[in-house]
Amino acid sequence: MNHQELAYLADRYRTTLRLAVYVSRRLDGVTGLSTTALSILNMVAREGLRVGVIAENLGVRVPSATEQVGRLERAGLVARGGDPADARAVVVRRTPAGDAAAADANRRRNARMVDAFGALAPEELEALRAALPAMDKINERLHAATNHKEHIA
Amino acid sequence: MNHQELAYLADRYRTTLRLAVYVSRRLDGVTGLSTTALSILNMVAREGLRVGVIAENLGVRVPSATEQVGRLERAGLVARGGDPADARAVVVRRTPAGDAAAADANRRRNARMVDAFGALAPEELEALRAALPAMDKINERLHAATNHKEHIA
DNA sequence: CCTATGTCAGCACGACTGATATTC
DNA sequence: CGAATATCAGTCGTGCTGACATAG
Repeated sequence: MNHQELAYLADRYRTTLRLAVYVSRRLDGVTGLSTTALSILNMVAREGLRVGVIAENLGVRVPSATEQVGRLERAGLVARGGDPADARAVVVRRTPAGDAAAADANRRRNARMVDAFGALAPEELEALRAALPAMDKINERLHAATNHKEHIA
Repeated sequence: MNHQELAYLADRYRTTLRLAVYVSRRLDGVTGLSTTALSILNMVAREGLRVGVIAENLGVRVPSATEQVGRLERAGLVARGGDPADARAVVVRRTPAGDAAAADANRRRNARMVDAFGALAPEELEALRAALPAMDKINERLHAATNHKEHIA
């Protein structure tokens, strides 16, 4: 693929992603949980994660993660705990209510998505599945490239 | 693909999209234009579009589009004009400065994306290209399914 | 008179930076 | 004492609903 084709593909992909963002936002309305909140619930299964790790996984700064965790805590879906090995750390764990809420939200959102898959031919579904590893790599690469701007500048 | 495989694919795809959202946000920092602002600039080439159409294309409500247009207008990148055929309508057109800003932002963002493509093997790039039509169909389908909730309820 | 279009006002959410405890 | 972890305070961007003026 030459450079011009790559640039075209970049443009096409950007456009598609933008629309997907809005669609993703619409999915939020289906459940009471935002995409971000559900992501946190999904990553902090019972074993628990530190706030900093949550922020890193989400791709946001630590204070943003703190606020999300606070919101989930107020809703009774997670609990904050200390790390015996490091008193600075805060470990976030899911409560039983959080387990239930996460399972329900995942089920509903997946159902919506599966319904949307109904618009696709079998080979299109296969194409989608085949593209996921590439998309993940792009996500990683762009995340790494832009995450530490201030450290460079 | 059976139902279980579809549900798994739905989950995988949702996760990938969520990460892409954060990546997209990071791209905003590269230029002075947000993804939304650039989308508007790209769709209102010289001929001009009505605010309602912009909202529809973006997948947002009209007041949200109004605000974005106002912001772009204050920045001197678009101009509001009237429609001779319908005095209620407001037609948004790009200014020469808007042309330049859009071209620059597109160039920068595409360059970033092409750089990220460097992480991919040729067959992965091909897989990405092959999946775009499917993703577009999913976007349309989910948009249609969730856009008019209130009219049904 | 009713509908359509756009704007305004007010609200909510979620990100960010900068400043601060607290602990390693 | 300097670095790391999390939180708090304040700000900004961007979406939404509801109310409104104006025009078809």
